[in-house]
Amino acid sequence: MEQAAVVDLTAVVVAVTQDQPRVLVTPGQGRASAADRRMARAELGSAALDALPSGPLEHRHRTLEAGLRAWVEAQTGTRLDYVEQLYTFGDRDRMSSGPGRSRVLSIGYLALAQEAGSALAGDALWHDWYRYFPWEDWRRGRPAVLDRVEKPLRRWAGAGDTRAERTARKERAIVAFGLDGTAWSDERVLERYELLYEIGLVAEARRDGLAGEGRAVDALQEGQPMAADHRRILATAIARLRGKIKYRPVVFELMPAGFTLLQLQRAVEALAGVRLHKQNFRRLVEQQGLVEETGHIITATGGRPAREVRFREEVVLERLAPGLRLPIARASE
Amino acid sequence: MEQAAVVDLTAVVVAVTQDQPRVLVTPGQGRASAADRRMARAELGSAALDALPSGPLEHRHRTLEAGLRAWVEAQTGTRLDYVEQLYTFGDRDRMSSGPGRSRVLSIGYLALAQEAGSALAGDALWHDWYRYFPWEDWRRGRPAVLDRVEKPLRRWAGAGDTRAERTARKERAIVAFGLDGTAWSDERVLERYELLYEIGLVAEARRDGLAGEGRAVDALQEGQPMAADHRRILATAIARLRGKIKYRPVVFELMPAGFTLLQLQRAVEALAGVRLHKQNFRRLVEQQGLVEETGHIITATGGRPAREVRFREEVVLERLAPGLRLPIARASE
DNA sequence: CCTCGTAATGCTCAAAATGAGTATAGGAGA
DNA sequence: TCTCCTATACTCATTTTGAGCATTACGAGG
Repeated sequence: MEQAAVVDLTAVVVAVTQDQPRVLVTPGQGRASAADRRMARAELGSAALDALPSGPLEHRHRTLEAGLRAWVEAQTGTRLDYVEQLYTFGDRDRMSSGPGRSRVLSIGYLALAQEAGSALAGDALWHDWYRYFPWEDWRRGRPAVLDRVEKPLRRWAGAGDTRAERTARKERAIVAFGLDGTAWSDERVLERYELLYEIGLVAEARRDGLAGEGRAVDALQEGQPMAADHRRILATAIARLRGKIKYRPVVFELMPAGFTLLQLQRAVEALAGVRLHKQNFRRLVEQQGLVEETGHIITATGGRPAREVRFREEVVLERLAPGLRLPIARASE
Repeated sequence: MEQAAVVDLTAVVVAVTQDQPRVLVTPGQGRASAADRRMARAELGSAALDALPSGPLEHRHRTLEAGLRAWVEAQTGTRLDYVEQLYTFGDRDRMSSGPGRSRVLSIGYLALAQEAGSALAGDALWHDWYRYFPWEDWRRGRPAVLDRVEKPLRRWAGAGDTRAERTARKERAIVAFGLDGTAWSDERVLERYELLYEIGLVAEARRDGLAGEGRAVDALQEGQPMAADHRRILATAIARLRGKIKYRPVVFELMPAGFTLLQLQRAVEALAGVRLHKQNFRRLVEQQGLVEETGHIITATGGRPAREVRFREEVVLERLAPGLRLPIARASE
């Protein structure tokens, strides 16, 4: 009856360095499961697959989060500060191995860190996250990948069995990828990845068989794949973080003690994958009292020197308390 | 090494009826664990503890969500529509039984339903959720419970060992409960419950031993307790839902096909636990195109008849796509 | 020293979105 | 018919956005 499950803790550790969002990964080889190695051989040559730091929950771990921290530290030498649970994945067929084997549950976590000062252990390293999701970076305009993806997407939408099915698919494609003039939504990262997976446009779909649809897997394999369902977990993390920076001062976890407003803006842009209006951005940050001047002047800006600022710790108090701003009117929708 | 865990799926099924937010519960007796029964006898007389519908993940469940739906249907006769994963709890000591026993993971889910038309099976029934969280309902002003709670809260804050500890505690209490003029935040439901648990102001704390603090458990036992860690899961659900209604049109999942704007407002108020400004509320809903008139007139309003409206399904498309409103300026914080 | 290039900053302005009310309309019931 | 109780319509003063324009300052090249 009750089924014992093996629980895997997986961390998406994020940092922003040189205006690029990075994730902490370990080349998959060492920790790859049999399935991963099979995949590596069969479909992707013998290229190692990047993997997120992760490990099984053990009895010595008092809490899930403690277990996660322990694994990340052991595998990458990084001690985590900000940590937040993301989602628990547990489809019977998608990740666990053959029948009979007990189910694998993976609990994903998002951690925010700073690359500077992190002495990495072993083969762990930081990779730009857009390497895995090239279609998510709109900072220099619409990514070219989208042109390659659009046709298969529309083909899939039109291939539904019933009329209703076709409408639903088309709607899904349009909303997720902002087709036909619909606006691109930076937060739909997971939906986009899931859709590409279903259509067979990402390597993991081929590996997992994708028997469901029965359709031939497309030749296109966009973005670099990851071990196990790590790319899916990473997508979840990006989506969550992109949503969160909009209403909670979390970017600061990724910044050094002192920074300029442009540096802050670049960090947000890196995460959100879009460019922001400079003047309005600083007005927002300043008027909200999120930062205060340190008194220092940074001259290495390439232009006029900038004032150095730091995060105002007090806002955590001020801001999180008055959270009730909306109820008295906006609470609807 | 790897530890096999038993996974429990627990559902918080919410509905709003007669302006009250309800949760689907089953009197704990039947499904209570040994620990629950012990608690019931020892601390709470032989009163049965309400429990959320829940059951262990089994191999026949293809996905976690499918398992959840199956259990809810079996235990309450309710077929769920909107379902969303909340959080996975897995502290070694808090919920699982004695040492040696395998760990229990509980995955909480939030489901939105409508009480009308749900034919309940067995002993399942709908209860006002404020029965478990009396301090969360501010619709008729500041709840009286808060007066009783404030003193122990301050005593706890002042009882920290170090100065830093006392400051931290005080800050936590102030932010969570809106003391000293700080605004009350409707979304901090979980923080408030956890704090009361730590201080020993909720019955579950006494049951679980609360050895950590070593402090005498307070005599006050606010709100009705629930089986296992269900009250914590419910708190998580309320917090999530209160946050979500502010930026996603989810209230409609709780409304019948046709309704009046005041009914909608009352539903939101029931969930958020606060009163809203009527004119501004309707302006918001209308201007955002969330609803459209059905053409019917509802005369049973107790006053001037009201136009009946229904949710505009299209907004899911319109609204969720343009989600990118903020990036171009607001994306900071 | 003067001129660019590149940013940092300061300000302006019109268009929404908010927060708070005031005023009027229309049934049900006494 | 009068009264009570909402439903609806509108106003009005602020704030908050979205978009730009203009000015200021350093470093590098000439």
